Amino acid sequence: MILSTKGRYGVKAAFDLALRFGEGPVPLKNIAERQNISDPYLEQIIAVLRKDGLVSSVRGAQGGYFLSKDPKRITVGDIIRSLEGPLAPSECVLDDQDNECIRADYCVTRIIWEKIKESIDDVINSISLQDMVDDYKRIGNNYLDTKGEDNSDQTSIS
Amino acid sequence: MILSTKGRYGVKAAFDLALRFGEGPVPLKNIAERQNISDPYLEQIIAVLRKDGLVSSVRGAQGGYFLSKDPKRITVGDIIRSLEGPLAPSECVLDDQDNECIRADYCVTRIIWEKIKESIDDVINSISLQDMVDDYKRIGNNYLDTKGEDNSDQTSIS
DNA sequence: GGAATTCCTACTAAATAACTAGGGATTAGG
DNA sequence: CCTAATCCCTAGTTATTTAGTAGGAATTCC
Repeated sequence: MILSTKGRYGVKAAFDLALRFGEGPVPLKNIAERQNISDPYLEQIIAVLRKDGLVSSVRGAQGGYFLSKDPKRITVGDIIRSLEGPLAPSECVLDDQDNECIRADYCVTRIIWEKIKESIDDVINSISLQDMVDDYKRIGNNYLDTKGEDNSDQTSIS
Repeated sequence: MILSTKGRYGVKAAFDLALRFGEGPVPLKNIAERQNISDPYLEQIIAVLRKDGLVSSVRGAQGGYFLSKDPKRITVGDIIRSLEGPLAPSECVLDDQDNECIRADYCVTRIIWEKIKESIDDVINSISLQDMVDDYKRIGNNYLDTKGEDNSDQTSIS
């Protein structure tokens, strides 16, 4: 799997927050329940997003989390990179210069790794959280609107 | 890293064989030396490619490996899928139907995983081993033509 | 004050990655 | 037929990562 549960859960949690953007802080417990993730594990995940400035928090009772910016201005790539680091197929196409391999100019396989990386980045950078919300509303489903009264088979981890 | 060393070494080895396609069996030792991979580890990798019918072998002295098909007809995707399995970002977009998640129709994140998978597949399926050989010759380098006499700094793992 | 919440650190079991080790089977060439 | 070169196969090993769990301290609303 290219993405670990961290990245996948992170995107789901971010989407959950995007759906409720502007409605005040959302308790982690609610997100975890709706997205079917264990509370303390999601806690760790969301802590990373917070440190990277993507999510903000309010402590104490009635507290919770919310997106730091408008969902239009946060991409899926922002979330994934925060949690997984850059999605490079190989070390030699990471963005930092320390990983420049010696034969970069000559390396034939490197050309391929670069193409893969570019195509992934194109996809994840082009999708904002707002796009996900729009998709969700367009599809017209409401499986997350029912607040806990019908979570019988929320087994989809995706 | 999206690709493990298996996939990366596999592509390098396959490229090495493509460069020498039609010249008879190439001993694994030579490939390992040129590509800077440990012999027994490369052995395991190439065994998988052989089982998947991408590479053939001749046993005994003067034996070795060669591509089962013309390099034009083997893609980088064939090699990678053989060694790494399908490059899916998440379970729910694997090709086999067992992994269909229950809420597939509704799952918003799934749309993203599908787009990522498609874009990766597009890239790796569109590049043949012959394309790599052509690239290599076009660039005009020859760092692998010197048969072992100058392998001082072959540290590029890429 | 008490309940709800975030915040933080440490631990752990299982899986995976990236090899290494050792030897058996096969074949070309002398 | 002998020997060296080579493929073939199984098993072990070490380190890292993954996917959590455990427990409690700090903060804030009511």
